[in-house]
Amino acid sequence: MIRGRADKDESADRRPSLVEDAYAAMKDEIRESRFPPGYQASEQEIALRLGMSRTPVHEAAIRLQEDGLVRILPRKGILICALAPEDVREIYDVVIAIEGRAAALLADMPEVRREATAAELSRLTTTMAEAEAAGDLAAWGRADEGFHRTLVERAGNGRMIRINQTINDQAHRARMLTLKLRRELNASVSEHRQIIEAIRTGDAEAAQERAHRHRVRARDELLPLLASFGLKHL
Amino acid sequence: MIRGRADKDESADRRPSLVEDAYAAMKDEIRESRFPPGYQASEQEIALRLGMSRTPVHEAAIRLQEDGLVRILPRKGILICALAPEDVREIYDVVIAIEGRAAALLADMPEVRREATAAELSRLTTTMAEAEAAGDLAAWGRADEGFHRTLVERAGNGRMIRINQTINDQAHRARMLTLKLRRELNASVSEHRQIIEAIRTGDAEAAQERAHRHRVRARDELLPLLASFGLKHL
DNA sequence: TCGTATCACCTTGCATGGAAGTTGGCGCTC
DNA sequence: GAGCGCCAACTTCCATGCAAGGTGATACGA
Repeated sequence: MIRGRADKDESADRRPSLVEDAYAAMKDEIRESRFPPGYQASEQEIALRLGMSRTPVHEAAIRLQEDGLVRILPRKGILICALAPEDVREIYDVVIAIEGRAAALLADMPEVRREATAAELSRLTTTMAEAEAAGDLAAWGRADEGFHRTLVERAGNGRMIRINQTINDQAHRARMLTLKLRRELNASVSEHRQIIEAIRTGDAEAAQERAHRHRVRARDELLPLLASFGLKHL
Repeated sequence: MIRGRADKDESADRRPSLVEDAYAAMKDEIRESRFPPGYQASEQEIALRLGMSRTPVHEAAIRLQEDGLVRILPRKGILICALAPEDVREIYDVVIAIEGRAAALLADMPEVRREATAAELSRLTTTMAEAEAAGDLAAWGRADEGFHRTLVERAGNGRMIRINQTINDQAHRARMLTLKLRRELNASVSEHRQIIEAIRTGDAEAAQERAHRHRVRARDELLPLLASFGLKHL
Protein backbone atom coordinates (compact mmCIF):
# COMPACT_ATOMS: atom_id res chain seq x y z
CA MET A 1 0.00 0.00 0.00
CA ILE A 2 2.60 2.43 1.07
CA ARG A 3 5.09 2.86 -1.68
CA GLY A 4 8.10 0.91 -0.66
CA ARG A 5 10.41 3.39 -2.17
CA ALA A 6 13.15 4.98 -0.22
CA ASP A 7 13.39 8.53 -1.38
CA LYS A 8 16.95 8.69 -2.45
CA ASP A 9 17.12 11.60 -4.69
CA GLU A 10 15.35 14.43 -6.22
CA SER A 11 12.91 12.62 -8.47
CA ALA A 12 10.25 11.91 -5.90
CA ASP A 13 9.11 15.20 -4.51
CA ARG A 14 8.39 17.70 -7.12
CA ARG A 15 6.42 20.69 -6.26
CA PRO A 16 4.85 22.04 -9.35
CA SER A 17 6.15 25.44 -10.15
CA LEU A 18 3.91 27.84 -11.99
CA VAL A 19 6.29 27.89 -14.93
CA GLU A 20 6.00 24.13 -15.17
CA ASP A 21 2.24 24.34 -14.96
CA ALA A 22 2.10 26.95 -17.66
CA TYR A 23 4.44 24.96 -19.89
CA ALA A 24 2.43 21.77 -19.52
CA ALA A 25 -0.89 23.53 -19.93
CA MET A 26 0.14 25.45 -23.03
CA LYS A 27 1.75 22.39 -24.59
CA ASP A 28 -1.41 20.44 -24.02
CA GLU A 29 -3.60 23.18 -25.46
CA ILE A 30 -1.41 23.22 -28.54
CA ARG A 31 -1.38 19.43 -28.92
CA GLU A 32 -5.14 19.25 -28.70
CA SER A 33 -5.52 22.20 -31.05
CA ARG A 34 -7.34 24.21 -28.45
CA PHE A 35 -4.81 26.79 -29.45
CA PRO A 36 -5.06 26.22 -33.20
CA PRO A 37 -2.04 26.68 -35.46
CA GLY A 38 -1.70 30.24 -36.60
CA TYR A 39 -3.50 31.54 -33.56
CA GLN A 40 -1.85 34.51 -31.95
CA ALA A 41 -2.35 35.05 -28.25
CA SER A 42 -1.03 37.62 -25.87
CA GLU A 43 0.82 36.56 -22.77
CA GLN A 44 -1.58 38.57 -20.71
CA GLU A 45 -4.53 36.67 -22.11
CA ILE A 46 -2.95 33.27 -21.42
CA ALA A 47 -1.89 34.38 -17.97
CA LEU A 48 -5.45 35.38 -17.24
CA ARG A 49 -6.76 32.08 -18.51
CA LEU A 50 -4.31 30.12 -16.36
CA GLY A 51 -4.82 32.32 -13.34
CA MET A 52 -1.25 33.52 -12.98
CA SER A 53 0.80 36.54 -13.87
CA ARG A 54 2.66 37.17 -17.10
CA THR A 55 6.06 36.08 -15.86
CA PRO A 56 5.60 32.29 -15.72
CA VAL A 57 3.70 32.37 -19.00
CA HIS A 58 6.53 34.27 -20.62
CA GLU A 59 9.12 31.81 -19.36
CA ALA A 60 7.07 28.85 -20.46
CA ALA A 61 6.74 30.46 -23.88
CA ILE A 62 10.51 30.63 -24.14
CA ARG A 63 10.72 26.90 -23.60
CA LEU A 64 7.93 26.23 -26.07
CA GLN A 65 9.71 28.37 -28.62
CA GLU A 66 12.86 26.35 -28.07
CA ASP A 67 10.73 23.26 -28.69
CA GLY A 68 9.57 24.72 -31.98
CA LEU A 69 5.92 24.81 -30.98
CA VAL A 70 5.44 28.57 -30.84
CA ARG A 71 7.16 31.69 -31.99
CA ILE A 72 7.48 34.73 -29.78
CA LEU A 73 6.90 37.80 -31.89
CA PRO A 74 8.56 40.67 -30.06
CA ARG A 75 5.95 43.05 -28.72
CA LYS A 76 3.24 41.30 -30.65
CA GLY A 77 2.45 38.08 -28.91
CA ILE A 78 2.81 34.34 -29.04
CA LEU A 79 2.17 32.66 -32.37
CA ILE A 80 1.24 29.00 -32.48
CA CYS A 81 3.39 27.39 -35.16
CA ALA A 82 1.69 25.76 -38.10
CA LEU A 83 3.17 22.81 -39.95
CA ALA A 84 3.62 23.01 -43.69
CA PRO A 85 4.15 19.82 -45.71
CA GLU A 86 7.78 20.84 -45.89
CA ASP A 87 7.94 20.72 -42.11
CA VAL A 88 6.45 17.25 -42.10
CA ARG A 89 9.15 16.16 -44.52
CA GLU A 90 11.83 17.63 -42.26
CA ILE A 91 10.36 15.91 -39.24
CA TYR A 92 10.31 12.58 -41.02
CA ASP A 93 13.95 12.90 -41.95
CA VAL A 94 14.91 13.51 -38.36
CA VAL A 95 12.85 10.55 -37.23
CA ILE A 96 14.42 8.37 -39.91
CA ALA A 97 17.86 9.34 -38.70
CA ILE A 98 17.13 8.88 -35.00
CA GLU A 99 15.11 5.69 -35.16
CA GLY A 100 17.51 4.10 -37.61
CA ARG A 101 20.40 4.68 -35.27
CA ALA A 102 18.38 3.61 -32.25
CA ALA A 103 17.52 0.33 -33.94
CA ALA A 104 21.17 -0.28 -34.70
CA LEU A 105 22.15 0.45 -31.12
CA LEU A 106 19.51 -1.93 -29.83
CA ALA A 107 20.78 -4.69 -32.10
CA ASP A 108 24.27 -4.20 -30.74
CA MET A 109 23.25 -4.75 -27.16
CA PRO A 110 23.85 -7.97 -25.21
CA GLU A 111 21.38 -10.73 -25.85
CA VAL A 112 19.39 -10.38 -22.63
CA ARG A 113 18.63 -6.74 -23.34
CA ARG A 114 17.79 -7.49 -26.94
CA GLU A 115 15.34 -10.16 -25.88
CA ALA A 116 13.65 -7.88 -23.38
CA THR A 117 13.35 -5.08 -25.89
CA ALA A 118 12.14 -7.36 -28.63
CA ALA A 119 9.50 -8.79 -26.32
CA GLU A 120 8.24 -5.36 -25.43
CA LEU A 121 8.15 -4.21 -29.02
CA SER A 122 6.42 -7.45 -30.00
CA ARG A 123 3.74 -6.89 -27.46
CA LEU A 124 3.03 -3.44 -28.82
CA THR A 125 2.98 -4.70 -32.38
CA THR A 126 0.54 -7.44 -31.45
CA THR A 127 -1.68 -4.80 -29.91
CA MET A 128 -1.53 -2.95 -33.21
CA ALA A 129 -2.55 -6.03 -35.14
CA GLU A 130 -5.46 -6.62 -32.80
CA ALA A 131 -6.57 -3.03 -32.98
CA GLU A 132 -6.42 -3.19 -36.74
CA ALA A 133 -8.55 -6.32 -36.78
CA ALA A 134 -11.04 -4.65 -34.46
CA GLY A 135 -11.03 -1.49 -36.53
CA ASP A 136 -9.99 0.56 -33.53
CA LEU A 137 -7.97 3.37 -35.06
CA ALA A 138 -7.24 5.15 -31.81
CA ALA A 139 -5.82 2.03 -30.19
CA TRP A 140 -3.76 1.33 -33.27
CA GLY A 141 -2.33 4.85 -33.12
CA ARG A 142 -1.48 4.56 -29.45
CA ALA A 143 0.29 1.24 -29.92
CA ASP A 144 2.17 2.47 -32.96
CA GLU A 145 3.27 5.56 -31.10
CA GLY A 146 4.32 3.33 -28.21
CA PHE A 147 6.35 1.12 -30.52
CA HIS A 148 8.31 4.01 -31.95
CA ARG A 149 8.79 5.68 -28.60
CA THR A 150 9.97 2.43 -27.05
CA LEU A 151 12.34 1.83 -29.93
CA VAL A 152 14.16 5.03 -29.12
CA GLU A 153 13.88 4.89 -25.35
CA ARG A 154 15.32 1.39 -25.05
CA ALA A 155 18.38 2.50 -26.94
CA GLY A 156 19.23 4.37 -23.75
CA ASN A 157 20.56 7.56 -25.29
CA GLY A 158 19.10 10.44 -23.31
CA ARG A 159 19.81 13.00 -26.00
CA MET A 160 18.14 10.90 -28.66
CA ILE A 161 15.15 10.41 -26.39
CA ARG A 162 14.85 14.14 -25.90
CA ILE A 163 15.13 14.90 -29.60
CA ASN A 164 12.55 12.24 -30.32
CA GLN A 165 10.14 13.68 -27.80
CA THR A 166 10.53 17.18 -29.12
CA ILE A 167 10.05 16.16 -32.71
CA ASN A 168 7.04 14.02 -31.82
CA ASP A 169 5.44 16.90 -29.99
CA GLN A 170 5.76 18.91 -33.14
CA ALA A 171 4.29 16.13 -35.23
CA HIS A 172 1.48 15.22 -32.88
CA ARG A 173 -1.22 17.28 -34.53
CA ALA A 174 -0.26 16.01 -37.96
CA ARG A 175 -0.31 12.48 -36.65
CA MET A 176 -3.80 12.84 -35.23
CA LEU A 177 -5.06 14.19 -38.50
CA THR A 178 -3.42 11.73 -40.79
CA LEU A 179 -4.34 8.72 -38.73
CA LYS A 180 -7.81 8.98 -40.18
CA LEU A 181 -6.62 9.43 -43.73
CA ARG A 182 -4.58 6.28 -44.01
CA ARG A 183 -6.30 3.13 -45.00
CA GLU A 184 -3.42 0.67 -45.29
CA LEU A 185 -2.14 0.00 -41.87
CA ASN A 186 -1.17 -3.58 -42.44
CA ALA A 187 2.30 -2.91 -43.82
CA SER A 188 3.30 -1.40 -40.50
CA VAL A 189 2.75 -4.55 -38.50
CA SER A 190 4.86 -6.72 -40.75
CA GLU A 191 7.55 -4.10 -41.03
CA HIS A 192 7.64 -3.75 -37.27
CA ARG A 193 8.08 -7.49 -36.96
CA GLN A 194 11.00 -7.41 -39.36
CA ILE A 195 12.65 -4.69 -37.32
CA ILE A 196 12.11 -6.68 -34.15
CA GLU A 197 13.58 -9.77 -35.74
CA ALA A 198 16.73 -7.91 -36.73
CA ILE A 199 17.10 -6.60 -33.19
CA ARG A 200 16.53 -10.02 -31.72
CA THR A 201 19.20 -11.61 -33.86
CA GLY A 202 21.61 -8.74 -33.26
CA ASP A 203 21.85 -7.70 -36.89
CA ALA A 204 22.50 -3.98 -36.51
CA GLU A 205 22.79 -3.27 -40.19
CA ALA A 206 19.46 -4.89 -40.99
CA ALA A 207 17.79 -3.25 -38.00
CA GLN A 208 18.86 0.19 -39.11
CA GLU A 209 17.96 -0.46 -42.71
CA ARG A 210 14.50 -1.77 -41.86
CA ALA A 211 13.67 0.99 -39.39
CA HIS A 212 14.87 3.41 -42.00
CA ARG A 213 12.79 1.92 -44.79
CA HIS A 214 9.71 1.67 -42.62
CA ARG A 215 9.67 5.40 -42.03
CA VAL A 216 10.55 6.24 -45.61
CA ARG A 217 7.57 4.24 -46.78
CA ALA A 218 5.27 5.90 -44.26
CA ARG A 219 6.51 9.30 -45.34
CA ASP A 220 6.09 8.56 -49.03
CA GLU A 221 2.59 7.38 -48.32
CA LEU A 222 1.68 10.36 -46.23
CA LEU A 223 3.07 13.35 -48.09
CA PRO A 224 1.05 12.85 -51.30
CA LEU A 225 -2.00 12.37 -49.12
CA LEU A 226 -1.44 15.72 -47.49
CA ALA A 227 -0.83 17.29 -50.86
CA SER A 228 -3.99 15.80 -52.33
CA PHE A 229 -6.00 17.34 -49.53
CA GLY A 230 -4.35 20.64 -50.26
CA LEU A 231 -3.30 21.00 -46.66
CA LYS A 232 -1.05 23.98 -46.55
CA HIS A 233 -0.70 24.14 -42.84
CA LEU A 234 -1.89 22.13 -39.90
CA MET B 1 26.05 62.24 -14.12
CA ILE B 2 27.82 59.81 -16.36
CA ARG B 3 25.73 56.68 -16.40
CA GLY B 4 28.17 53.88 -17.05
CA ARG B 5 28.24 53.04 -20.67
CA ALA B 6 26.11 54.88 -23.10
CA ASP B 7 22.69 53.34 -22.84
CA LYS B 8 20.91 55.01 -25.66
CA ASP B 9 23.39 56.96 -27.72
CA GLU B 10 25.47 53.93 -28.47
CA SER B 11 22.60 52.20 -30.18
CA ALA B 12 23.43 53.14 -33.71
CA ASP B 13 23.56 49.41 -34.13
CA ARG B 14 20.37 47.52 -33.62
CA ARG B 15 20.35 46.22 -30.11
CA PRO B 16 18.69 42.82 -30.34
CA SER B 17 17.65 42.42 -26.73
CA LEU B 18 19.28 42.00 -23.38
CA VAL B 19 18.13 38.40 -23.25
CA GLU B 20 19.93 37.75 -26.52
CA ASP B 21 23.04 39.45 -25.22
CA ALA B 22 22.97 37.43 -22.03
CA TYR B 23 22.40 34.21 -23.94
CA ALA B 24 25.30 34.82 -26.29
CA ALA B 25 27.61 36.00 -23.54
CA MET B 26 26.90 33.08 -21.26
CA LYS B 27 27.18 30.59 -24.08
CA ASP B 28 30.52 32.02 -25.02
CA GLU B 29 31.78 31.95 -21.45
CA ILE B 30 30.80 28.31 -21.23
CA ARG B 31 32.37 27.40 -24.57
CA GLU B 32 35.64 29.00 -23.59
CA SER B 33 35.51 27.45 -20.14
CA ARG B 34 35.53 30.82 -18.49
CA PHE B 35 32.58 29.32 -16.65
CA PRO B 36 34.19 25.93 -16.02
CA PRO B 37 32.08 22.77 -15.92
CA GLY B 38 30.71 22.12 -12.48
CA TYR B 39 30.82 25.78 -11.59
CA GLN B 40 27.72 27.06 -9.89
CA ALA B 41 26.80 30.68 -10.28
CA SER B 42 23.94 32.76 -9.05
CA GLU B 43 21.85 34.74 -11.47
CA GLN B 44 22.52 37.84 -9.47
CA GLU B 45 26.26 37.40 -9.89
CA ILE B 46 26.01 36.91 -13.64
CA ALA B 47 23.61 39.82 -13.95
CA LEU B 48 26.06 42.03 -12.15
CA ARG B 49 28.87 40.87 -14.36
CA LEU B 50 26.89 41.55 -17.52
CA GLY B 51 25.53 44.85 -16.28
CA MET B 52 21.87 43.99 -16.45
CA SER B 53 19.16 42.89 -14.07
CA ARG B 54 18.31 39.33 -13.12
CA THR B 55 15.41 38.95 -15.50
CA PRO B 56 17.25 38.65 -18.83
CA VAL B 57 19.86 36.42 -17.23
CA HIS B 58 17.15 34.14 -15.93
CA GLU B 59 15.48 33.92 -19.33
CA ALA B 60 18.77 33.25 -21.06
CA ALA B 61 19.45 30.51 -18.52
CA ILE B 62 16.18 28.84 -19.47
CA ARG B 63 17.32 28.69 -23.07
CA LEU B 64 20.75 27.41 -22.11
CA GLN B 65 19.14 24.72 -20.02
CA GLU B 66 17.03 23.72 -22.99
CA ASP B 67 20.28 23.50 -24.95
CA GLY B 68 21.71 21.19 -22.32
CA LEU B 69 24.54 23.51 -21.40
CA VAL B 70 23.43 24.37 -17.87
CA ARG B 71 21.02 23.11 -15.27
CA ILE B 72 18.90 25.45 -13.24
CA LEU B 73 18.82 24.18 -9.68
CA PRO B 74 15.67 25.61 -8.14
CA ARG B 75 16.55 28.18 -5.52
CA LYS B 76 20.20 27.20 -5.69
CA GLY B 77 21.65 28.64 -8.82
CA ILE B 78 22.86 27.86 -12.30
CA LEU B 79 25.10 24.83 -12.70
CA ILE B 80 27.39 24.57 -15.70
CA CYS B 81 26.99 21.05 -17.08
CA ALA B 82 30.00 18.80 -17.21
CA LEU B 83 30.46 16.12 -19.84
CA ALA B 84 31.14 12.57 -18.74
CA PRO B 85 32.53 10.04 -21.24
CA GLU B 86 29.03 8.62 -21.36
CA ASP B 87 27.80 12.00 -22.59
CA VAL B 88 30.42 12.03 -25.30
CA ARG B 89 29.23 8.62 -26.42
CA GLU B 90 25.66 9.88 -26.54
CA ILE B 91 26.68 12.91 -28.52
CA TYR B 92 28.55 10.80 -31.03
CA ASP B 93 25.53 8.60 -31.57
CA VAL B 94 23.38 11.60 -32.33
CA VAL B 95 25.98 12.95 -34.72
CA ILE B 96 26.27 9.56 -36.41
CA ALA B 97 22.52 9.50 -36.92
CA ILE B 98 22.21 13.06 -38.17
CA GLU B 99 25.26 13.19 -40.43
CA GLY B 100 24.51 9.79 -41.90
CA ARG B 101 21.04 10.89 -42.90
CA ALA B 102 22.33 14.24 -44.14
CA ALA B 103 24.85 12.53 -46.38
CA ALA B 104 22.13 10.33 -47.82
CA LEU B 105 19.91 13.34 -48.47
CA LEU B 106 22.74 15.13 -50.22
CA ALA B 107 23.39 12.15 -52.45
CA ASP B 108 19.74 12.11 -53.46
CA MET B 109 19.77 15.68 -54.69
CA PRO B 110 19.88 16.71 -58.35
CA GLU B 111 23.31 16.63 -59.91
CA VAL B 112 23.95 20.37 -59.91
CA ARG B 113 23.41 20.61 -56.18
CA ARG B 114 25.51 17.54 -55.57
CA GLU B 115 28.36 19.01 -57.55
CA ALA B 116 28.22 22.30 -55.70
CA THR B 117 28.16 20.58 -52.34
CA ALA B 118 30.93 18.18 -53.29
CA ALA B 119 33.07 21.08 -54.43
CA GLU B 120 32.59 22.93 -51.18
CA LEU B 121 33.30 19.86 -49.10
CA SER B 122 36.34 19.12 -51.24
CA ARG B 123 37.71 22.56 -50.63
CA LEU B 124 37.40 22.12 -46.88
CA THR B 125 39.01 18.70 -47.00
CA THR B 126 41.90 20.05 -49.01
CA THR B 127 42.38 22.72 -46.37
CA MET B 128 42.51 19.96 -43.81
CA ALA B 129 45.17 18.10 -45.73
CA GLU B 130 47.24 21.25 -46.06
CA ALA B 131 46.87 22.07 -42.38
CA GLU B 132 47.92 18.57 -41.52
CA ALA B 133 51.00 18.84 -43.69
CA ALA B 134 51.82 22.16 -42.07
CA GLY B 135 51.23 20.77 -38.60
CA ASP B 136 48.63 23.43 -37.93
CA LEU B 137 46.24 21.72 -35.55
CA ALA B 138 43.96 24.69 -35.09
CA ALA B 139 43.43 25.14 -38.81
CA TRP B 140 42.83 21.44 -39.19
CA GLY B 141 40.20 21.57 -36.48
CA ARG B 142 38.44 24.54 -38.05
CA ALA B 143 38.32 22.94 -41.48
CA ASP B 144 37.13 19.62 -40.06
CA GLU B 145 34.41 21.39 -38.12
CA GLY B 146 33.49 23.26 -41.29
CA PHE B 147 33.26 20.03 -43.25
CA HIS B 148 30.86 18.44 -40.81
CA ARG B 149 28.79 21.56 -40.39
CA THR B 150 28.54 22.03 -44.13
CA LEU B 151 27.58 18.40 -44.60
CA VAL B 152 24.51 18.95 -42.45
CA GLU B 153 23.68 22.46 -43.58
CA ARG B 154 23.67 21.63 -47.30
CA ALA B 155 21.14 18.91 -46.67
CA GLY B 156 18.72 21.75 -46.12
CA ASN B 157 16.79 20.36 -43.18
CA GLY B 158 16.34 23.18 -40.68
CA ARG B 159 15.55 20.87 -37.82
CA MET B 160 18.63 18.76 -38.46
CA ILE B 161 20.74 21.89 -38.64
CA ARG B 162 19.40 23.04 -35.29
CA ILE B 163 19.99 19.69 -33.64
CA ASN B 164 23.48 19.62 -35.07
CA GLN B 165 24.27 23.08 -33.73
CA THR B 166 22.98 22.26 -30.28
CA ILE B 167 24.89 19.03 -30.06
CA ASN B 168 28.05 20.66 -31.34
CA ASP B 169 27.77 23.40 -28.74
CA GLN B 170 27.67 20.72 -26.11
CA ALA B 171 30.65 18.95 -27.59
CA HIS B 172 32.76 22.03 -28.21
CA ARG B 173 34.81 21.86 -25.03
CA ALA B 174 35.50 18.18 -25.53
CA ARG B 175 36.50 18.85 -29.09
CA MET B 176 38.99 21.53 -28.12
CA LEU B 177 40.56 19.23 -25.59
CA THR B 178 40.75 16.12 -27.68
CA LEU B 179 42.10 17.88 -30.73
CA LYS B 180 45.48 17.90 -29.05
CA LEU B 181 45.32 14.29 -28.00
CA ARG B 182 44.82 12.76 -31.41
CA ARG B 183 47.82 12.00 -33.47
CA GLU B 184 46.36 10.27 -36.48
CA LEU B 185 44.48 12.79 -38.47
CA ASN B 186 45.19 11.33 -41.84
CA ALA B 187 42.35 8.84 -41.89
CA SER B 188 39.87 11.72 -41.76
CA VAL B 189 40.98 13.25 -45.05
CA SER B 190 40.66 10.05 -47.02
CA GLU B 191 37.38 9.17 -45.35
CA HIS B 192 36.03 12.62 -46.15
CA ARG B 193 37.00 12.14 -49.77
CA GLN B 194 35.15 8.85 -49.89
CA ILE B 195 32.04 10.51 -48.50
CA ILE B 196 32.34 13.29 -51.05
CA GLU B 197 32.73 10.78 -53.85
CA ALA B 198 29.56 8.97 -52.84
CA ILE B 199 27.66 12.26 -52.77
CA ARG B 200 29.03 13.27 -56.14
CA THR B 201 27.95 10.04 -57.79
CA GLY B 202 24.58 10.12 -56.06
CA ASP B 203 25.07 6.89 -54.15
CA ALA B 204 22.94 7.59 -51.08
CA GLU B 205 23.53 4.24 -49.46
CA ALA B 206 27.29 4.55 -49.70
CA ALA B 207 27.23 8.15 -48.56
CA GLN B 208 25.30 7.28 -45.44
CA GLU B 209 27.42 4.24 -44.72
CA ARG B 210 30.67 6.13 -45.11
CA ALA B 211 29.60 9.14 -43.05
CA HIS B 212 28.41 6.69 -40.48
CA ARG B 213 31.62 4.70 -40.41
CA HIS B 214 33.76 7.83 -40.33
CA ARG B 215 32.18 8.97 -37.09
CA VAL B 216 32.15 5.51 -35.57
CA ARG B 217 35.88 5.25 -36.15
CA ALA B 218 36.50 8.69 -34.66
CA ARG B 219 34.42 7.78 -31.64
CA ASP B 220 36.17 4.47 -31.12
CA GLU B 221 39.47 6.26 -31.35
CA LEU B 222 38.49 8.99 -28.94
CA LEU B 223 36.67 7.24 -26.13
CA PRO B 224 39.59 5.01 -25.06
CA LEU B 225 41.79 8.07 -25.19
CA LEU B 226 39.49 9.88 -22.78
CA ALA B 227 39.35 6.82 -20.57
CA SER B 228 43.13 6.45 -20.54
CA PHE B 229 43.44 10.00 -19.33
CA GLY B 230 40.96 9.22 -16.62
CA LEU B 231 38.80 12.16 -17.63
CA LYS B 232 35.67 11.89 -15.60
CA HIS B 233 34.17 15.15 -16.62
CA LEU B 234 35.12 17.98 -18.92
C1' DT C 1 -11.61 59.79 -52.85
C1' DC C 2 -7.05 58.83 -51.63
C1' DG C 3 -2.74 59.30 -49.20
C1' DT C 4 -0.39 60.54 -45.11
C1' DA C 5 0.60 61.85 -40.53
C1' DT C 6 -0.65 61.43 -35.90
C1' DC C 7 -2.16 59.37 -31.85
C1' DA C 8 -4.20 56.25 -28.60
C1' DC C 9 -3.86 51.70 -27.32
C1' DC C 10 -1.99 47.18 -26.94
C1' DT C 11 1.85 44.50 -26.62
C1' DT C 12 6.19 42.85 -24.54
C1' DG C 13 11.11 44.07 -22.34
C1' DC C 14 13.11 44.66 -18.27
C1' DA C 15 13.73 46.15 -13.31
C1' DT C 16 12.57 45.49 -8.81
C1' DG C 17 10.46 44.00 -4.38
C1' DG C 18 8.30 40.72 -1.47
C1' DA C 19 7.71 35.77 -0.49
C1' DA C 20 9.30 31.34 0.15
C1' DG C 21 12.74 27.61 -0.05
C1' DT C 22 17.55 25.96 0.97
C1' DT C 23 21.86 25.86 3.18
C1' DG C 24 25.53 26.26 6.23
C1' DG C 25 27.06 27.88 10.60
C1' DC C 26 26.65 28.58 15.41
C1' DG C 27 25.36 27.60 19.89
C1' DC C 28 23.07 24.44 22.91
C1' DT C 29 22.53 19.94 24.91
C1' DC C 30 24.20 15.56 26.23
C1' DG D 1 33.59 15.81 21.39
C1' DA D 2 29.34 14.60 18.95
C1' DG D 3 24.80 15.44 17.63
C1' DC D 4 20.90 18.41 17.01
C1' DG D 5 18.13 22.33 16.21
C1' DC D 6 17.63 26.99 15.06
C1' DC D 7 18.56 31.08 12.62
C1' DA D 8 20.48 34.19 9.34
C1' DA D 9 21.89 34.76 4.83
C1' DC D 10 21.43 33.64 0.25
C1' DT D 11 18.96 31.99 -3.52
C1' DT D 12 15.21 31.77 -6.98
C1' DC D 13 10.06 32.44 -7.93
C1' DC D 14 6.63 35.31 -9.15
C1' DA D 15 3.87 39.74 -9.35
C1' DT D 16 3.85 44.18 -10.77
C1' DG D 17 5.20 48.82 -12.56
C1' DC D 18 7.10 51.59 -16.03
C1' DA D 19 8.82 52.46 -20.52
C1' DA D 20 9.17 51.73 -25.31
C1' DG D 21 7.99 49.53 -29.72
C1' DG D 22 4.46 48.40 -32.90
C1' DT D 23 -0.37 48.80 -35.02
C1' DG D 24 -4.54 50.31 -36.52
C1' DA D 25 -7.91 53.98 -36.57
C1' DT D 26 -8.76 58.52 -37.57
C1' DA D 27 -8.45 63.06 -38.98
C1' DC D 28 -6.64 66.13 -42.16
C1' DG D 29 -4.79 67.83 -46.52
C1' DA D 30 -4.64 67.45 -51.56
